[in-house]
Amino acid sequence: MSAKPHPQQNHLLAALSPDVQGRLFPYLELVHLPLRALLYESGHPMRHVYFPTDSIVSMQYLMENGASTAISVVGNEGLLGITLFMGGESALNRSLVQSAGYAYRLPRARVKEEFNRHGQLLLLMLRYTQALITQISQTAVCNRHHSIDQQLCRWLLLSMDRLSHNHLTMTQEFISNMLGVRREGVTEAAIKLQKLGVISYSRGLVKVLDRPKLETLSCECYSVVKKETDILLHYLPQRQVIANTDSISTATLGTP
Amino acid sequence: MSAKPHPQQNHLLAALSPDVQGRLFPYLELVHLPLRALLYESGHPMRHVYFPTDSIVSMQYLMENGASTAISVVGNEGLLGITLFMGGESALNRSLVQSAGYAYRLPRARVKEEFNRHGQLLLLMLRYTQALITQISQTAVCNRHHSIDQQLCRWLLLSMDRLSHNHLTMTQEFISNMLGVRREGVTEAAIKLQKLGVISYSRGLVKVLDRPKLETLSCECYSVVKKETDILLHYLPQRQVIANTDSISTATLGTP
DNA sequence: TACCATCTGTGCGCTACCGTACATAATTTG
DNA sequence: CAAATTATGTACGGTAGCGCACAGATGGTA
Repeated sequence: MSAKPHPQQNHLLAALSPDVQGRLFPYLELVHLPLRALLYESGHPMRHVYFPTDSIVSMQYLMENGASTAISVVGNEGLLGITLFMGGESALNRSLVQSAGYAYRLPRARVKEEFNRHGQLLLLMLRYTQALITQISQTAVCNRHHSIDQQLCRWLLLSMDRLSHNHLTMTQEFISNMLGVRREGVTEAAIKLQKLGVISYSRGLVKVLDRPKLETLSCECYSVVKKETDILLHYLPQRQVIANTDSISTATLGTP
Repeated sequence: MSAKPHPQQNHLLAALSPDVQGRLFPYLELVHLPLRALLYESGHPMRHVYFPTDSIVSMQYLMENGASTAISVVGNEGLLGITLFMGGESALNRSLVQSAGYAYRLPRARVKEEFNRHGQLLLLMLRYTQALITQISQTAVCNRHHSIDQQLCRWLLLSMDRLSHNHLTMTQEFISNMLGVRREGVTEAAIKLQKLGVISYSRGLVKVLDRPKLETLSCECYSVVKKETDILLHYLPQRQVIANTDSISTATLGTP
């Protein structure tokens, strides 16, 4: 469609210092991620870590009875494959492309090598893992306490934040799989939002017309995750990085 | 009550090699954790990492309206305070003692120093973090798809696994707060289990009478988490540790 | 022993969501 | 352009869990 994406479009890659970038970028491989592609399948070995530039990937759990639920959403603010550096070799849940686009990927061995240097990439990845844990936790809370209406708002907002435009391409059926609810439930929630003039929805194309209102209609879960993610990944200089000995360079991770 | 607990009762501490233990153990401080004590409160700074020996602590999220939901359960298989080494300084959710007992704790600075050596403790902590993520994810799934009956079973099993006896001390009110459901819902579920002869329950004392049956009544969520946790934390030698360069000693983390 | 706080059990109307079935609309395909 | 496919809308009975109100039961304590 448009120009070839640049690695720096991924916030984590962009936050690395020039020398680390110089070391890693030659090994980055640009891959196109078509809608509904699977980056990882539960139980299968993981060969790469993915850094989305303009794609969105969701991690989802597949239950024994075939039902699925999205555990988290990952876009250009993050990466996929944390299991690899947390000490696992195979995927625990599957990762499915929710919005087509591109990602850069790095082979497992390269990630580990860089990881073992105990440098910026390690810190960044851990920090992102923290943000991810927050998101997963909040999903758990949301699943317990909030209505489908609210969860749809949360989902739309989380997805929108990871795109540069105000529309999403996903059917109600697809969203229902992500939220782990009935498709009809999504239909009803979507109708309400349309009647309120917040979105328009037609055959898989959601346009957000009134984002502020969408935020007020969402539960607290969206803003909690958003705030924490922003703090962890953008305002790094204000926060004490874990390294406080000279075994790690004290370079802070600059905002892109 | 009984003898003073030993650090080795915590599986993570026990898995460290003698030299790492020699370096860390002098800084361990034994603390008693009375029922309902708070190790961390949301938003407050975190000063220590805790390694439970015979206590159980649950991480829980407190919602704006005051309702709460447990996100995970931690006992002697794990540790509390992962946020500290993931790059945060203050707690995101609170950690509440669910079963009184003891824990060893290590000051923040000491953890970070050890962490920066990039040795065993780092690997262990990451591995545990992975197990924790699995547990949190599964909580999200369970909250969406399973009945209170099933969730009560899951909760009892998760708690039992972290104790050396077959009874738990917690009121139905307390469990309802953990599961994020009505107390009456827990009462009804508990009655069913009693009628089936699986547990006895009286004024805050749950005795598990038929554990195998309890497992069959639970949803898949329990066994998924259990299995994954066991793999990650016990059968380490079979698995490739992340370190595959010589910057890390290749010592595997022996089973205790 | 009598009282009181705490814990557990029960009942009832209400609502959100589910399962199912089917209807209509928009797009693709032959 | 007709037919098939896909996406969305609607309807309806069933039910799990909720909020609320209150009734026993149990165990500590004055």
